[in-house]
Amino acid sequence: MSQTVDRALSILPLLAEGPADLGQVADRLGVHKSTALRLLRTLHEHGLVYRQSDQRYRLGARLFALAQEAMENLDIREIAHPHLVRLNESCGHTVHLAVYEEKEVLYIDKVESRYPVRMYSRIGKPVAITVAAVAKLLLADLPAAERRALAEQLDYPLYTARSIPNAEAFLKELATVREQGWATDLGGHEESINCVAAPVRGADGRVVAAMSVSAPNVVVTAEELLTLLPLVRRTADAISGEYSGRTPVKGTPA
Amino acid sequence: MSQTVDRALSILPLLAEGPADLGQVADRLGVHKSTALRLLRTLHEHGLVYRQSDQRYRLGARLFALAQEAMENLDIREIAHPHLVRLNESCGHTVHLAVYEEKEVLYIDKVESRYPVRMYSRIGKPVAITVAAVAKLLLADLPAAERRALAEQLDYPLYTARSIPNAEAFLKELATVREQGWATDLGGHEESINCVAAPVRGADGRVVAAMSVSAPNVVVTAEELLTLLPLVRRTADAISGEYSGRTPVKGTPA
DNA sequence: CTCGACTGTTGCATTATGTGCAACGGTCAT
DNA sequence: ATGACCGTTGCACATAATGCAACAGTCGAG
Repeated sequence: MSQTVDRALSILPLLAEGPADLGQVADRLGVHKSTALRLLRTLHEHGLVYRQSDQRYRLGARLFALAQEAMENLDIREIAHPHLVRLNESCGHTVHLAVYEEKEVLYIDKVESRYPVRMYSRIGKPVAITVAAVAKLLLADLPAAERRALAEQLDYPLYTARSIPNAEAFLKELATVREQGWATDLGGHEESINCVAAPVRGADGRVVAAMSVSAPNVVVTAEELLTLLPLVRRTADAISGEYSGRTPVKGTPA
Repeated sequence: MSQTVDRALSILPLLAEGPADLGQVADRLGVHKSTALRLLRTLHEHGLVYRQSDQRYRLGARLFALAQEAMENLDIREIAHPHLVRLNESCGHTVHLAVYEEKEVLYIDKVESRYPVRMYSRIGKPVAITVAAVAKLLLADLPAAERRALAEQLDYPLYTARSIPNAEAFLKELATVREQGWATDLGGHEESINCVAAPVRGADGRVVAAMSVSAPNVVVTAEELLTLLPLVRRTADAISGEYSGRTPVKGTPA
């Protein structure tokens, strides 16, 4: 809609791939060097872009700070956090909180396992959308048309033999998840890692977030992990209650 | 330099404070609603801004993804990570890696403590620059003029009784740190938490990053933590060697 | 149920604004 | 010393962003 801003913003994903010099940026934007220079300067003034010692540009520090701040201001996250911690204390495994936004699912909070073997994940990182238990819950709640459309434009990478292979299987799985109100991922992303997940709902019943407990096979079997399902669901419901204002928050008297 | 981009980017920190509607954005930018709308639309197309169900805008998911990607592409981080993990395995405490950029110090990597009592910190979050051990190392390496200028424009919050109170004390501390080549923070940020830190240097000897080991009093005393100093320094030196290309990286034959 | 106030949205004329060009200056390798 | 290369600046031109005013949709009050 706004050409100048559009061009400037296009620089960011470009730099995310790795540092680049002025010429490279200008080329990939299809503009004159001087134009690229001015755009980069403006980005630089706002701290979004950093000029390293070899004169090349890369993404800047303020980007991290912004992402941080934004995350900390998410109210679901704030409300959910103590519940996640408590859940982690009682079961010991890794606990995740995730939201759906613009065709992506991302982790917005995480409490690390107390066991030495941990799974790799990072707050802010997009989730493997076709297999993760939290993603299933979030997508299962989308309007049918949107869900179908999204399912069809997704890629279905075969992380493991148990990964969901195509749109058809995925939609079927989403229907099941939608029906039962919880989801699992049994080795669909990493061969040895299983997850159980439950939805957090807003006052209108829509799923606003999803939380999961993950653990590797070497710590507990899938069956053992499944015994945690009631606890996970209870925790998610507690968060839902607080988020939708049904449960009064202690320390905030009316 | 570029007015349009400048305005558009000014929206981001504004939204980081919390969601805002069109009118508020327009007001705070000092522009007409229609221009604010167009700017927001462009930001939206790039995924930097998200429109929540109540029509208000907040920062979008791609921001996180960008920050993530940028972080993972930092070569210091990539090189350092295995060393940090190894250090954590041998001492058990929280290990941090931080860099300086544009008057801020931020954590770019972290390995969590194996002890149940942990300190709060988050990757990407700006560090308490006046007290953190890693910050001291990074600032101590700045050119004298820049160091002095920065020290004088900083705030000196009194987190604890042992926090550094003013520019004068800070510059003196930086001089010491510069001299000795390592730094500590003994309860200057959180009363019960101590840190030992060492610098990572590039081929030219300049400090490119700093790493630290942190632990609460309840786990080890400050004296005990200090016995780890040689180990921390050796780890930092190992990273320096690899980063500056002196140590060949295994698996990457010449 | 109607009215009015408010917020977001669109089309358009004005001109401020961003653009490409060409020329300059510095750095590095030959 | 020389030339090629990259970043930088000033300027004339026209594109592209701006503010205006009018429209549409939503909500709450009377």
